[in-house]
Amino acid sequence: MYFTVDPSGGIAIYLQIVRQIKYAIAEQTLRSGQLLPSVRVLSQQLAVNPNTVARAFQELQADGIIETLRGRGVVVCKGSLDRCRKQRKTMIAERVADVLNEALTGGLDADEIRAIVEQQLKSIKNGKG
Amino acid sequence: MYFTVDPSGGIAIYLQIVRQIKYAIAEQTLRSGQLLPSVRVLSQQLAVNPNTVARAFQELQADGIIETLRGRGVVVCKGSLDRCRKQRKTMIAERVADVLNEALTGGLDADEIRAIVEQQLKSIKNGKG
Amino acid sequence: MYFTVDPSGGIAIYLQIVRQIKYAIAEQTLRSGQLLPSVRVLSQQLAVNPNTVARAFQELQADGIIETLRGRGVVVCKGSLDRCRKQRKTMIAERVADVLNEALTGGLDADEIRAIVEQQLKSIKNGKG
Amino acid sequence: MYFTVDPSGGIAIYLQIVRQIKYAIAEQTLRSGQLLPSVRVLSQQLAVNPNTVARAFQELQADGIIETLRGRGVVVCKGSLDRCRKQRKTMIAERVADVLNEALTGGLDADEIRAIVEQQLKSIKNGKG
DNA sequence: GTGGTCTAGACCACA
DNA sequence: GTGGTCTAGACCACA
Repeated sequence: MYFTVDPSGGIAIYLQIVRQIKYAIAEQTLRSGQLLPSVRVLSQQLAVNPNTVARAFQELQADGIIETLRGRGVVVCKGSLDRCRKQRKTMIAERVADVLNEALTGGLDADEIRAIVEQQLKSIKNGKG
Repeated sequence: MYFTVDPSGGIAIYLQIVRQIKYAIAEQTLRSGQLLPSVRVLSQQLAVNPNTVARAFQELQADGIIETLRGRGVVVCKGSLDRCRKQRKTMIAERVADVLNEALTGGLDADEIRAIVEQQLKSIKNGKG
Repeated sequence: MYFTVDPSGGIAIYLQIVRQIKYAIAEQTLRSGQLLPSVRVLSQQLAVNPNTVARAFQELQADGIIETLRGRGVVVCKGSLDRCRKQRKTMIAERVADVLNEALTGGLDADEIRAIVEQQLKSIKNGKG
Repeated sequence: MYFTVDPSGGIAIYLQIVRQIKYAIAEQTLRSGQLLPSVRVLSQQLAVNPNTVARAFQELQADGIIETLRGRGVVVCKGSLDRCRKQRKTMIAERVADVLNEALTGGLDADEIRAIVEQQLKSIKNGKG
């Protein structure tokens, strides 16, 4: 599980962490019952203050995704796989809609957008491969 | 020129305004030499504090996109059309890349993403038509 | 609206604030649409760190009781009166149940408990009158 | 002696244990000179870490309620019956006062409170019977 | 002025 | 070791 965070101010760091943990659960990189990396470990890994990670955990707990075992750590709740999968789909669709909306408003047409999508899909793939 | 702004906190409002003005210039809805709506007018139209609009204008001026003419208002600079077109493409491509990256990292594959893109393109078109 | 807070560690301060604000709404000391005292003011009044008050506001916002107006402050949401009245009743009944349970477990019988209740009701009334 | 503990975070677990032992002494379930269950046994019974029980014993010892006999275990001190009875009454009266205070501050009147008390007394009785 | 976020660092209860 | 809470204080976007 390798989380990364972009502190440049676009989106609050703790929300980025929330999202990535949800994705990791959706991906089954994190499974129900499994312990999450501790606040301290995760905060070091992300070069972020422990409070910021704790805040992310708070949110996830309020959302019923994770659960705290006193003194032992934080685990993924039972039904979280399904919920995270649904949320992931919604979150991504929303962001896609935003960007497309902006692109269309900004004067690009559907084909130009498709071209950008394909180009980016390719470059990301290559960046990885 | 009808700008809209989403105050929900994702992106700073003044940056949304900056972006939309650049788009308007790229689209030639705003042309070189043309007067922009005044801070006051635009702030009312967007239901936003005048300071926020002023902040956006500062940014655009620092970027050489617009220029203040004493006593007359704010106008689009000469070379802005080209610059805004380039920036628009870059900005959108960047955001598309971001979203796609997130979607891929989040465990969706290229086809799932294309499906979402098409679905959103359709729904946006319908929402408008 | 005079809130007080007991920092002795029994219950987290931010939860005490949450509770008192809910009570104030239930009492209509705070009404829908009304601005709450600002984080800074309230933190001074309670001799507590602003972050602690902010944390309480977070909780209330997550619970849909209050709403943030950017740059202006925090207001009570529309349906909050009813919700807070219900919650107040539940919260108090729970705490009463806890105490009674403890008292019964601790070896007091129902009449001894009633006696204590009446005695305290009287002494509180006198303390106030 | 059957202790129970509520780990939900309202009150520290070790304090709950302290209180229950005092109650057990007041009830003469535990008598002067009698051996308490060992830290190990009690921690298993309560599904709690031994350190937490040990911490409770520390408190009771500091308060002169119990005493460690080397090699034999922990016993109830001589004068503890009286002291625990007094403390029990005080503790319960205090907690009742707290709750009533909160209820009155929260806008309920004496009769509403009595109603809740009676309702809870009944439901607890039924829960047990 | 308003709230939101973040850092740095402390102390606590619990395992 | 674990997370929870709190303080002190900074910077940001917004009104």
